[in-house]
Amino acid sequence: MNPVNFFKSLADETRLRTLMLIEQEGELCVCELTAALGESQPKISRHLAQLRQCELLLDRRQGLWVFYRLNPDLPDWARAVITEATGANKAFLADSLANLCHMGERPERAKTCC
Amino acid sequence: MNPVNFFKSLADETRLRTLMLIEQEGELCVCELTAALGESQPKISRHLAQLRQCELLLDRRQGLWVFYRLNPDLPDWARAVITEATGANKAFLADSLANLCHMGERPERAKTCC
DNA sequence: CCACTGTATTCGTTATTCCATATATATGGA
DNA sequence: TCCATATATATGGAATAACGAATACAGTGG
Repeated sequence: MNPVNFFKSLADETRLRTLMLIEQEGELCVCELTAALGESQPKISRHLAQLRQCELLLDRRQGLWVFYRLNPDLPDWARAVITEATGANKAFLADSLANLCHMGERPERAKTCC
Repeated sequence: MNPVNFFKSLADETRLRTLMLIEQEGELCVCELTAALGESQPKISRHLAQLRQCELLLDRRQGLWVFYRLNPDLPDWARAVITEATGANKAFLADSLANLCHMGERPERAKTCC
């Protein structure tokens, strides 16, 4: 994990919010992220593909949905950076998190909600 | 300190190396950075200007030299990210650090060398 | 004042990143 | 099989970022 590429992955609003939301929620699917961020599905999908490609995220398909989670094999320092940034920037994430909570029809599965 | 802008500042090889070197050395002048990174003076200077502008770095002039250091007022999380990344990526920094140590004619001033 | 060294900035070009739109693929159910 | 839903990718253009070369500025010493 080249540190420059790692920081490039965090250097975009859509990707950073995505990573932070997933950090908080554990696992989210594309439609949840689309609703939370208020962005188009292709836009979300493209950024997810990028995060998957540099192995920050892993995906798993469950029926129609594809769920994304942080790669547990991330180097410690990288995960620490994400955790640190998430914990210290609640305000940055507040709106997205609110959108997520008020979203109707979230895919059924066991999950901790806010 | 918007987290996206912060990570954008780290998302470039020249800037990231610069920040990490300064983190390790405490304070470095432009000519030292130029030698350590093996890059042109205008290139270094432009990136330093950018880091100064988003208040990651502070500068101080001493005679002909301008020394840059980390802004002590950085939010804790931001400094923690820089420290974490520096500590965990010694290999990434090794060449630059070696260049710095072998550089002749470093500006005279009290400083801890490697 | 002049010349010299170290640093900063400007200009024009190239490279990279991001996006919207359209289209393709995958899964589950009728 | 056909359709609907969820997600992924391709394409072309716009915006942004980075660069080299040249030049300007600042401080020092003659």
